[in-house]
Amino acid sequence: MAPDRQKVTLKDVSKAAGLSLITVSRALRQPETVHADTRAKIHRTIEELGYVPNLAARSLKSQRSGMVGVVVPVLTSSLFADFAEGFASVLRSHGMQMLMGVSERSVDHEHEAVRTFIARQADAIVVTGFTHTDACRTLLTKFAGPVVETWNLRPEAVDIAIGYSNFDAAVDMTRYLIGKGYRDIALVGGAFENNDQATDRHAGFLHAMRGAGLPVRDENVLAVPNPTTIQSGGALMMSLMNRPDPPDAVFFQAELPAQGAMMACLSNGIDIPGDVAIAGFGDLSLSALLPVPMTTVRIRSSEIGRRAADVVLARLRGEDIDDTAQDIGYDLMIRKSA
Amino acid sequence: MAPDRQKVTLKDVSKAAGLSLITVSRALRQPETVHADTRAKIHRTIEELGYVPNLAARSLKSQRSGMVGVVVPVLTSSLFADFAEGFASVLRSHGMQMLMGVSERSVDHEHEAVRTFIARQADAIVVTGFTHTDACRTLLTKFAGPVVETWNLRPEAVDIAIGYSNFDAAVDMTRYLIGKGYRDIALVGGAFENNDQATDRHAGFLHAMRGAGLPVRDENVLAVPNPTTIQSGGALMMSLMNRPDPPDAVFFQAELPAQGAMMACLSNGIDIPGDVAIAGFGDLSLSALLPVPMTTVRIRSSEIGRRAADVVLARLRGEDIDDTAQDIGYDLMIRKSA
DNA sequence: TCTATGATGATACTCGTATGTCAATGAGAA
DNA sequence: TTCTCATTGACATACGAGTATCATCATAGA
Repeated sequence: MAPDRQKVTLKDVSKAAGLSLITVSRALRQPETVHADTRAKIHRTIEELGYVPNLAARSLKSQRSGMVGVVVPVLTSSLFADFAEGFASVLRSHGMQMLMGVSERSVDHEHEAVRTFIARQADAIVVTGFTHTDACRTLLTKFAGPVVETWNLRPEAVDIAIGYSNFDAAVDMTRYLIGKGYRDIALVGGAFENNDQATDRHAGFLHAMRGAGLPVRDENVLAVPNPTTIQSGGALMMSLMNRPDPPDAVFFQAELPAQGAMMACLSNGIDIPGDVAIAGFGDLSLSALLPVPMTTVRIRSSEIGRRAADVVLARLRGEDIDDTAQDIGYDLMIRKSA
Repeated sequence: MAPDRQKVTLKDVSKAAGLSLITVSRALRQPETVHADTRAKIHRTIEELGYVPNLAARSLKSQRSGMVGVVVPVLTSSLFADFAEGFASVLRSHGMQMLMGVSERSVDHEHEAVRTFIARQADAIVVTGFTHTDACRTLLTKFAGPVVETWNLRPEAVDIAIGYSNFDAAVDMTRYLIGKGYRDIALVGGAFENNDQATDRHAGFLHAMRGAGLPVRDENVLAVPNPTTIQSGGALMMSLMNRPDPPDAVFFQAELPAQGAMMACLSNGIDIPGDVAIAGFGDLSLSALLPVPMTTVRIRSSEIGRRAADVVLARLRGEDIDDTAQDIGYDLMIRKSA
């Protein structure tokens, strides 16, 4: 069989079935108005011809695309991958698809992705974080469908916010460390620019330290470059520990560098939490299984994704959402490393 | 400013600019045929109105969507995430987008995703593996654009294959283990059904063992359920080691279970590679940093993605591809665990 | 025989972008 | 003055799915 590489349209189906275009259209849209035998014949023909409806044409006519755009900073973090998978699986169970954009933590890339979503007639838009270019914020504000900002909670939401308080999470962990008797605590964050989550965690840390009357040395607030990696955490940890006055605890705002730091300590005979305590943020599946299980903040990534999808679907059904800010929460996972 | 939630069309732009629709259209499509002043005015108006072109309409007319569909088994494996990111970044640099489908290793989900790609007028389709439902294979064969099957090499490719030989990789690693003196080698795979990669690795292992005249005990060929996790690997490893006659080496066909197995051994005082050797497959970034660095097969995930994108773009430009099967290769990473 | 009902068809139009074929205008060159 | 060319416009049409508005035909029941 020579593969026929032509697109098959509804019209082709109607011709092949010896029926009119409208009858075929009706058989698909209002099946009850078409005789069962005719319907069967039509479906047989569709099968034979391998007809696949053109959703571009459908969405042009119906003003609905069945797609939701989602921007994530990276795909190679299992947190965002879990988030995206949770989101996509709920969408799929409702016959909708996910358009994905990866911003690499650049607001310009995010803006570009949002523009594309709008151009492609996405029914809803989901972004990570609250930091956008002005133009992007304008696009989102003007956008006709639901807009969800995730992974944080902030008063300045465009439409709907679904996440957790990065500030509170950092405060809680810092207070736990203080309560454990640590005094000289270092903070290792991701880069702060264009990242409200990192900014809020940073602020939460400072708030808790000040509240306890503890000083924060400037040289104890550090950043690893994006994307955060295991390697960078290890290197930074060793440079910290090789100082004349190393901190007694290090609070990592990202999980991979925390894991790398622990590996580096283990390889270099530094005892955890004896010589120095380590706390992470994110709780990857490996963290609990490390030789010294990691004390960290668990983020309910998948639930953020699923909840965001639920809210989007509800809004698209026309339901009113009373909670335009939904707090998913987080868990302090107290283990051995701090 | 009350957000105007109407869609702005080209017509709206033409009215606002006091020009005809065709002139505006020409300004965007054949700019050189329109006076510079007029063009400037049009672009100003577009800016003011926040016009975003409707790509559904454009692709209906132009028969080109600017999207490529990609199916991955899971997103939460950094191998496939790297692959997807590599693919997407090349696409983006050429002004195209990626439509993503997650199959969860189900051929039916894959079929569904491919159908959707076709319905959405994807310009090309990329899938992982060579295992499809008959109907899906028919869809791919009939599809007008380029089709790329990745992550393996097989003679029965629909169109283009880009990957590496899973069979050869398994043979090489097995021969390495045999060469190191291991004789009673266990194989722990992912589930085999609908997974040509797992099947080929399995075959490669058996081939190498037979070639060396070594027996393979039935109870030494095991599978962890999908999705493969760190936890399942640890549990399975302990059940293996608690047997009266444990193997002297275990070859994991997936990296997470291998990592889990190593963690479990370390926690239970089993020496690696003294008591038992462990080899993995995939080489995640953590593998080299484990207390006992993992001997494993490195897969060039990101390169598979980028190369696939290059080939797709070349074909869409109308170039002929002479290599319809491109071998990206793999690396044996010999470290401490075996 | 008349009418109600069910099933199907013909025609025209929409959605937003894009193009092909003329036509009209004005400015500058021959 | 006449010709040419650059610029813009008018009109028709395409893309594929889908709807609105009649129209047509056959059959069953009154």
